Amino acid sequence: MSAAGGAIPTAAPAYLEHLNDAQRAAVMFGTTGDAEERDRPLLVIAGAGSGKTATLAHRVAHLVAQGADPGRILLLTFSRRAADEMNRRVTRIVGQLARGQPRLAATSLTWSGTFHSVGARLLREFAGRIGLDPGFTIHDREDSGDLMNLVRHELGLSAKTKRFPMKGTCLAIYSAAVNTRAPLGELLQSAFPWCVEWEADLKRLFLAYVEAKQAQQVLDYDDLLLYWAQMLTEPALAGEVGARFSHVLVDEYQDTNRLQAAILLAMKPDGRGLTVVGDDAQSIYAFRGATVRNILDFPAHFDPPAEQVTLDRNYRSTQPILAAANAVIALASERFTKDLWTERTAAQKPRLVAVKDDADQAGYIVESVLARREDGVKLKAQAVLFRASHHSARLEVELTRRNIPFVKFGGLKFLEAAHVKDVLAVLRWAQNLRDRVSGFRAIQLHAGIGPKTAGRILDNIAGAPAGCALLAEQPVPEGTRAAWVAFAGIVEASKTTAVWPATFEQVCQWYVAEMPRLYDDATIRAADIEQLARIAATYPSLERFLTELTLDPPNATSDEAGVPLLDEDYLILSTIHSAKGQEWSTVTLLNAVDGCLPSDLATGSTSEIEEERRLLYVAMTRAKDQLDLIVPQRFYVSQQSGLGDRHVYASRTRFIPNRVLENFQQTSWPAPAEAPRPTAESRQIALDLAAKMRAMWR
DNA sequence: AGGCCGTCCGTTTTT
DNA sequence: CGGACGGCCT
Repeated sequence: MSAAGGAIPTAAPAYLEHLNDAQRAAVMFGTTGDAEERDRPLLVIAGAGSGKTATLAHRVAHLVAQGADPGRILLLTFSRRAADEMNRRVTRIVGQLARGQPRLAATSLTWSGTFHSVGARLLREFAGRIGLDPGFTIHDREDSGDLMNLVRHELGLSAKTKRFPMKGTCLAIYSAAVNTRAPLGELLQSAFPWCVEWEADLKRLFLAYVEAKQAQQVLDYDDLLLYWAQMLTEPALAGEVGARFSHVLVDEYQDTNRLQAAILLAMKPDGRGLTVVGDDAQSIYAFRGATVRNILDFPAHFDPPAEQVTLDRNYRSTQPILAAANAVIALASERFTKDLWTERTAAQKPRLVAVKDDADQAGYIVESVLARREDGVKLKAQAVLFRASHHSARLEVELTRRNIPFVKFGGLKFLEAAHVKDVLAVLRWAQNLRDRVSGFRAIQLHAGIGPKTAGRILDNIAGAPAGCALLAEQPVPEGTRAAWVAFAGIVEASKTTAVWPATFEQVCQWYVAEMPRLYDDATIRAADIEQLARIAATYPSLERFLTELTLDPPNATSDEAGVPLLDEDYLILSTIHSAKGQEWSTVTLLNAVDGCLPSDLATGSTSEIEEERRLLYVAMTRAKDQLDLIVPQRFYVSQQSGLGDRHVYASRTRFIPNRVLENFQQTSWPAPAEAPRPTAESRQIALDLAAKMRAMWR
């Protein structure tokens, strides 16, 4: 296009023609040769289903087409899945432009991923310059909890006469303090008021926790952001890291926290080359420290302020679904931006389906899912969403019973299974012998070795100069000597000679042999280990495997071990949080009742309630063609404190009050039974039969 | 070291 | 009600 005329394109290039005006403006902002524009950052407010991913992908592709080096573009996404999707699209769009331009032919983004994974990568690279061991281990939340617990005991905090907060609470406080950058005292006042009296001890605990992590060369999730941010407070390093990236684009900006915003601003202080995309109406991660202020305050951070483009045309849902979603979000106490509109007309309003209880809820779903499948809607195009993972328990049983395959996203993780953790502990320990949490677990897998021996071994290793500890010579009871030496050989070999994934296979082989002693159901669990082996084989090295598995765990479980084959059809079950960014032809929301949505654990403050309202909005806007909200009149509460009833009578969620009911069609299931109409004929037959019955005994 | 018993806790969403 | 953890016993 540019070849023939040679003119600066004032009109959009052909590959952007199918975008709408707002999308095109977002894609092209700062690339049209206007110098003043080029220096300004960009904020895109992208409503649900407004083609956000396409717009972002086109912007990246457009930047590349305009000459940007794809290796110098940083794309920060919320999940790995989103990063992969974006990469795929960018490659495809650029591929179409590549004819005659070999520079573009094999474009692939080298720097795309979550804040955490990009942080891990940068930290390994810069480790030497910030006093960090490049072989550091990354702890997931359970590991971090274990370490916190260890430290908590060492400080004697568990033995206090008055109950000290438990490890999970301690970690939650620590994490919130780091991510919101709030002083501990203030944080305790506002979010953990029952722990205020422990402020001094908590401070002591957190210091010891940080020291322990450092001694063991271990980073937790928060550290990946914290070290990154701290690294950038050194102006020389900030300049160097910032200069690496000509463009930084951030997706789902409404769900970033203050620490992430600080990282961004430290890399791009003047905002040049910075694009953030998000939707304040879909902010649902405040519990993780995210703050909607990041996106709201973004424009004013810069001088001149960031350009703002709003995408409010929805391409996903039918008009009645959108009308209902708009009506729900319109009741939010703080109204931020926009109403979505669409040209997809349809007659069917979203349905509010009243059912008797949990069992009927499952029954209704099975029936309607199968009916739609008969009409040609694949199971994969149908999703069932819920607020909390356990809400789908009853449905899962029913689906299994009826042989309907499903995959569940969110909730329990594959990695939390004890046997999977065992194998990972061995591998992590092999990679980093100073990691006490992993070592403690790995060492005790041996019969005859318990906490005492394990602790002694770990002390010896911690005391030895780095890399000099001889595993085979560690003091173990005589009876376990031979087994221990063999194990030590495997661990040493993993560190030095073995080639990935042979490392994994060796460890696996050893572990599978030990399993019958450790677990009664060893054979079932062995299947998971095989699954893990399959995953392991897809990574290039032990380090990459461990890092990426921790930062990006497989988050789906299905009714059968292992992920179903790709060509199989299966129903989608997902928490609303895990449904973010996705869409399905039909969406069914479970338990649209007060107590579930909003969760009765999240009604403490108005901001919590507002977040629950946005959750409902997110759930509703996932639907393309059909949306059912189920309202069980009675639901089962498994863990009601005190002597409360096990059944609770529920009412429709407060987020759908009477005044917005007109946007819904109210039905119930099963359909009210038709009144029995005894006709003369039917009575006749009954009499006949009765007579026959009597005749049998005559 | 490992098993057993009693207590007390908390209870959602996830990188 | 169930799971985790701590403490006690063998």
